[in-house]
Amino acid sequence: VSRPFSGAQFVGSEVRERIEASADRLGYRPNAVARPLRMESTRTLGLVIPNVMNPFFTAVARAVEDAAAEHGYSLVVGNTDEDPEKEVRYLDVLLQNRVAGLVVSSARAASRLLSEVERAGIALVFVDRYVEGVGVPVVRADGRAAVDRLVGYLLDLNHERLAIISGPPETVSGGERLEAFVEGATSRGVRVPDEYVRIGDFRRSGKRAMRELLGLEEPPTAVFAANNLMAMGALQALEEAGMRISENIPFASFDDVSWFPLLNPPVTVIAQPVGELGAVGQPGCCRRWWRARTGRSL
Amino acid sequence: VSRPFSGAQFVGSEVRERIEASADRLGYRPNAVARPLRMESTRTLGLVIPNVMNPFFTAVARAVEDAAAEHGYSLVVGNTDEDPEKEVRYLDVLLQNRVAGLVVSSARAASRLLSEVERAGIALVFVDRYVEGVGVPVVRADGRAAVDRLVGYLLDLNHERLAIISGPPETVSGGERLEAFVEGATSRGVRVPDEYVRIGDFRRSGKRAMRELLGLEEPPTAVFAANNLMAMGALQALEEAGMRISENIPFASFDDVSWFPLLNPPVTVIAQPVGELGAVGQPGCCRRWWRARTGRSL
DNA sequence: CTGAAAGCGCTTACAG
DNA sequence: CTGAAAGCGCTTACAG
Repeated sequence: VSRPFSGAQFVGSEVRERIEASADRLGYRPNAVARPLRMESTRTLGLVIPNVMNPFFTAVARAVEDAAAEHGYSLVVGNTDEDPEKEVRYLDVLLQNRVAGLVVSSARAASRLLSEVERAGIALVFVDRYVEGVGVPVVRADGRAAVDRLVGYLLDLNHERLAIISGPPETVSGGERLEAFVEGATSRGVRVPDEYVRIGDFRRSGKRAMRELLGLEEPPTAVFAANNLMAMGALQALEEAGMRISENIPFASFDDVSWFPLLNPPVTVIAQPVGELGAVGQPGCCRRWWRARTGRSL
Repeated sequence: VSRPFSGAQFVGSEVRERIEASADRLGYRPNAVARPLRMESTRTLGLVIPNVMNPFFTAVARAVEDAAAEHGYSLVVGNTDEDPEKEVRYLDVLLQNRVAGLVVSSARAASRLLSEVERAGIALVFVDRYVEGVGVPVVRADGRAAVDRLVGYLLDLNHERLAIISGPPETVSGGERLEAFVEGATSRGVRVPDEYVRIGDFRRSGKRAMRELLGLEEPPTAVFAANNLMAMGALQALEEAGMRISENIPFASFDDVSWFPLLNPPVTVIAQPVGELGAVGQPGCCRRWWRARTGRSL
C-alpha cells in the first residue's frame, strides 16, 4: 500500500488505482511521523533567533520559511530573547526532534550544543551572529564597506561631530560596525571622541544612549545607530526632546525598517538584503551576502 | 532503558544510575520522532497565518510560540499570503505531521480541510479570522465598541467628514469594522457618504485609497484605516502629498504598531491585546478577548 | 509487478 | 523492581 504514496516505485496501474480509491474513500493521509523513523531524516528545519519581533529577524523568519516550504520542509521557530539557556533548550528539543537542519542566530553561549550539532552532521548555518570556534557557514551581510560609505556621506554633509550608538563590541556585528565607523572617520581625518561612542545592547538601549548624547555639553551633529531596535529607541528620545530627525540631527541606522521612509525627512539606512537570505546556497545567489567559511562550506 | 527518560516509572536507583551514566557517555538523546508513533500524539503545534511580516501576525506568532514553548510544544509556522491553495498545502503537511493542535488565521477557502481537522479531533483555534461553518473557537478582539468610541472621538474633534479605508466587507474583521464605523457616525447624526468609504484589501491598498480620498473635490477631514498595513500605505500617500498627519488630517488605525508613536503627532490607534493571545484558554484570562463559540468550546 | 516481513526507536502492558 | 516483547506506521529489500 505504501508504494503508490512514496514516489515512483514499481506498482501496477490496476493495484495503484485500487489503493488510491480506497485511500480516498477512507480519508487516508500518510503519517509523516512514521516515515523518518525508517528513513532516518525528517523534513523539518529549525530556526533559532533572539526574537521575531525584531524586524530584521521577522524578515529572516519569512525568508527561511519561504525557502523551506519551497523545498517541502517545515520550519519550527524558537525565540531565545538572547538567553543562552533558552537557546540551549530550543536546540535540545530540535535535536530530539531530529531536524534535518538548523538556522541559528546565536546568543553565543550554546557552543557546547552547537559543536554537538556539528559533530552529529546536522546541517547548521548561522545567520547574522555566529559562535567562534564552531566550523560552520555564516550567512551575514558584511557591513564594513557600507558603514564606511555612510561615514563618508555624513562627513560630506559637513557633519564633523559624528556619534555612534553601538552594539556590544564583543559581538561580531557590534564590533565590526563600531570599528568601521571609527576607522572610517579617522581615515578621513576626523576623530570620534569617546563620549560620542555609546555602547548599547542592540535592544532597548537606544533611547538612553540618545538622551545622553543630547545631554552632552557639545552634542553630536549626526548620529548613527548600529541596528534597528536601538535606532527606534533613539528616535523616541529625539521625539521626546522635540527634535526633528535630520533637520536638527541627521540620523542613520543599520537595518532598514519598512516605516523609516514615513519619517520626515527619512532616516538614512544601511539595508541588509534579508529577503535573499533564504536563497543563499542556491544557484546564482548571492553576491551581497558574505559567506564566511570558518570551516565546512555551504 | 526507556523508563528513566519517560517520567516517573518504576526504576530502581541502581539501574537508573547505570543507564544515565551510559547515556551520558554515549551522548544519547531520546528520539522525539519515535515517541509519538507509539503515543499517538506529537508535541508540535502549527500556526498558519497570512504573513509574519504583518506586525499583527508577528505579535501573534511570538505570543503563540511563547505559550507553546511554555507547555513544551514546538511551533511550526506557515505563511499563506492569503492564498487558499498555500493554506491547504500547509494544513495538509501539518496534518500529515500529526500536529497536536492548529492555530489558523484563515484565507477562508480551506473550509473542506478545516472541517476535516475538526472531525479528526485535532485541537483547532482560529485567530482573528475564521471560517463560517467550522465549529471551532475563535480568538479575536471584538473591535465594534472600540471603533464606535473612535468615531465619537473624531466627531468630538469636530471632524464631520469621516472617511474609512475598509478591509473587504465580506471578511469578518472587514465587515465588522466598516459597519461599526458607519453606524457609529449615523447614530451620532453624521452621514458617511459613499465616496468616503474605500474598500481595500487589508494589504497594499491603503496608499491608493488615501490618494483617491485626497483627490476628491471635498476630501475628508479625518481618515480611519481598518488595519495596520493599509494604515501604512495611507501614511505613505499622505507623506507623498506633503501632508502632516493630524495637522492636516487626523489619522486613526486599527492595530497598533510599535513605531506609530514616532510619527508626529502620533496616529490614533485601536490596539488589540495581542500579547495576551497566547494565554487565552489559560486560567484567569482574558476579558479583552472575545471567544466566539460557534461550536465546541475552548 | 506484488505480497509478506523486517526494522526504525520508542512506550507499555505482561510475566517474572 | 526489571527484562523481554509487542506494536505504533512507515520503507524497502526479499522472494515469488
